[in-house]
Amino acid sequence: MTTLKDISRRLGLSVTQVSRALNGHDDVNAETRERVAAAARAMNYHPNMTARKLVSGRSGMVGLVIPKYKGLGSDAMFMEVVAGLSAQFSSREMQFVLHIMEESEPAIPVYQRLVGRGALDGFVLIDPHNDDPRVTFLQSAGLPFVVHGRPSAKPDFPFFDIENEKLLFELTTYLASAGHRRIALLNGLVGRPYVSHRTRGFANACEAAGIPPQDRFERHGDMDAAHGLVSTVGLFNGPGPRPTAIICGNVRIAHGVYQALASLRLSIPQDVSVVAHDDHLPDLRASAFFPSLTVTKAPLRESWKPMADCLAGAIDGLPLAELQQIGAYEFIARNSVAPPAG
Amino acid sequence: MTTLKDISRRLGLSVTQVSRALNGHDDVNAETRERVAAAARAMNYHPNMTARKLVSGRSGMVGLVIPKYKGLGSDAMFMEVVAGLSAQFSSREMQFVLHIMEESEPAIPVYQRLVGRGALDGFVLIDPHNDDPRVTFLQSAGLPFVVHGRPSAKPDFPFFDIENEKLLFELTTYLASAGHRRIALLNGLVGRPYVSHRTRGFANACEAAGIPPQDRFERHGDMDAAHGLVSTVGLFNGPGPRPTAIICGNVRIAHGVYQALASLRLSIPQDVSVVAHDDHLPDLRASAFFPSLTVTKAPLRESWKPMADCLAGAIDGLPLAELQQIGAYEFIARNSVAPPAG
DNA sequence: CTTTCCTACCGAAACGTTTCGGAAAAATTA
DNA sequence: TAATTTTTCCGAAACGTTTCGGTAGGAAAG
Repeated sequence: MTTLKDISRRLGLSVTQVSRALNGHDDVNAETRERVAAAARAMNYHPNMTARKLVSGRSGMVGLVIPKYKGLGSDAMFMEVVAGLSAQFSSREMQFVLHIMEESEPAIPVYQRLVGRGALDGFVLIDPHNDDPRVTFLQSAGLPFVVHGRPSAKPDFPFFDIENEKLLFELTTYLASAGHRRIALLNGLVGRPYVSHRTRGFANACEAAGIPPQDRFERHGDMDAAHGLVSTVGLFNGPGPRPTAIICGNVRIAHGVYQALASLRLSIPQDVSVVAHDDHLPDLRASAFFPSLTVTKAPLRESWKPMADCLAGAIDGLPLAELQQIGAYEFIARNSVAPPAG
Repeated sequence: MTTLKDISRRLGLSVTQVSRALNGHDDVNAETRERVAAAARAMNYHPNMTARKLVSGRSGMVGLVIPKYKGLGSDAMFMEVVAGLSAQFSSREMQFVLHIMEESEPAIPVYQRLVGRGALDGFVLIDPHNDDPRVTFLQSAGLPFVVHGRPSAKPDFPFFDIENEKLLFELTTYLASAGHRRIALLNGLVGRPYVSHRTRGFANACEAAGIPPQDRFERHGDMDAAHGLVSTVGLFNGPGPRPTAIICGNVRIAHGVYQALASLRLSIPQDVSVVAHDDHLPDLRASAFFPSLTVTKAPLRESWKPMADCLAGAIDGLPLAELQQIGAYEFIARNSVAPPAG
């Protein structure tokens, strides 16, 4: 492998000057710079990252730490995350290291090991819990990281998030202005920040529309079709009043809701209106639902670039203000909403 | 961050001796070794990987390079691969780097970039084609790698594979000895080594059972349910003789076959027998089919450990004989096979 | 003509580790 | 006692890069 020394010998220059030439420093003659560049190209020189890391103290690697669990290999969401982040970091010449922890291994020591050895420069955190201990640890250790979501009220760390509260306010208001007074929200598991944000948006919109608490229905569960199926059946089979509209946390839940309503012989939107938030995952398209599904759309796919930007920025020590990004979303009215039946 | 120098100062030893003590060399006093170990623990010492790499010339990282394609994020097979390999390498303190190439970017320069910079020690190659150019390149460049499969007739490189030929011989013979004379094989895409191996096993078994070429049906396609569905319909709707038994390249194909046969009002195993090879992916269980599916089973999940072993061995320069491993499989007779109808 | 200031370069140190060659002290052998 | 081996240690070099401090030589300024 060609080294700086090889080039310097060939050109009769010092290693120092070759290094400076290649790195674009300004105290090197234009003609020399050219000669060096040419020689480097001719000798197929590539800087040795390891050596560079040793002196810079940086490794050029970032990590994503994930606990191993059954079904990890078939979790579409996880795949989307890994594929997206990996592509982003690959394209900026950073190494993306995926570390799968043993099931139920405590996370903090893993992070400690990974940075203690000088291996990783920073981390991506996905699916944080409220007041996530990993955030606390990374912050107290002064390690660069970026979170997908906002796991605390006043986040003083880099994150990328979408406006979950506003988004749910909009969906709820849309249903309310179509005349719905009894609305169900099929939300994610409590403890996740986006879940509480959505609950808040929902509640605020209900408040504004004059919908009393007893006419609001909220169910928590995994963000999958089973949740949609089971919760819908529960809502419509129980005693007491039924909702006339359902808001789904994602399209997968909506898929379950559609199945359940079909089984219950309730039609959309005549009997029940359905809306959802759409992460725009490739395996389930809201527009292909029948009837097509009204959604707020914020492609998960579009979060990886800002996430990578934020992490790279955090490592470079950019000010916090530039490292807290909010993604856009879009409201798309389709055919799954109608005024409630007489 | 604590360094060897810190420990040596504290203990009044030389850096050399501390290093040797920690690395278990034999020319260090037992009592000294203890003192060093204790100090290292007390001072929370972790060796700096970067420095170690610089002197050893190794990076401790291995890579998997995958072209980006639509649907990558929802490819269960890919997920299984990534999760499995990552877990294996994580547990042996190696960094697993996932590099997603741009769509249709040529692969060789990517590999060159990754090793030229001294970043990666070796590669895992997945889903090789026959006479895969990546294999040719890595081999000519003298880079350590391990292949999942055997992309050439006499492989002179590390690989892990299962006995696809034998496996298909066994499935075919099983059907033949149940009395079947017209057998279909729903295979993968031509150009993949495992596909040709399976074709060969199928042909040999047919030969042995005296089944003439015109009574063998082979269809190639993606290893998914759609292939099973479409091919089955094609086989049974066309003119000419129909098969009485179908061999599926994997359980996903079998899933499509079951659907197609149900639509065609053909029952399993009375009208048509079905067998498959089972990679034992978590999302589709052969035992849960109705009727339960007879298979040769070789869990894909069990290939990641030997793969990681082989790559680590290749990097350590172990002899080739130890780096070519064949995985076991199991034949499981269930309820999807019966003698052919009158 | 001296002084100051660029420009273009270089030597040496530093990053943290491993390893090579040696060497003092202790133990064994002759 | 002298010669040899074993045990236990150490200094220095090496890995390839960046960076700190310095220094010739020439141009500009006084």
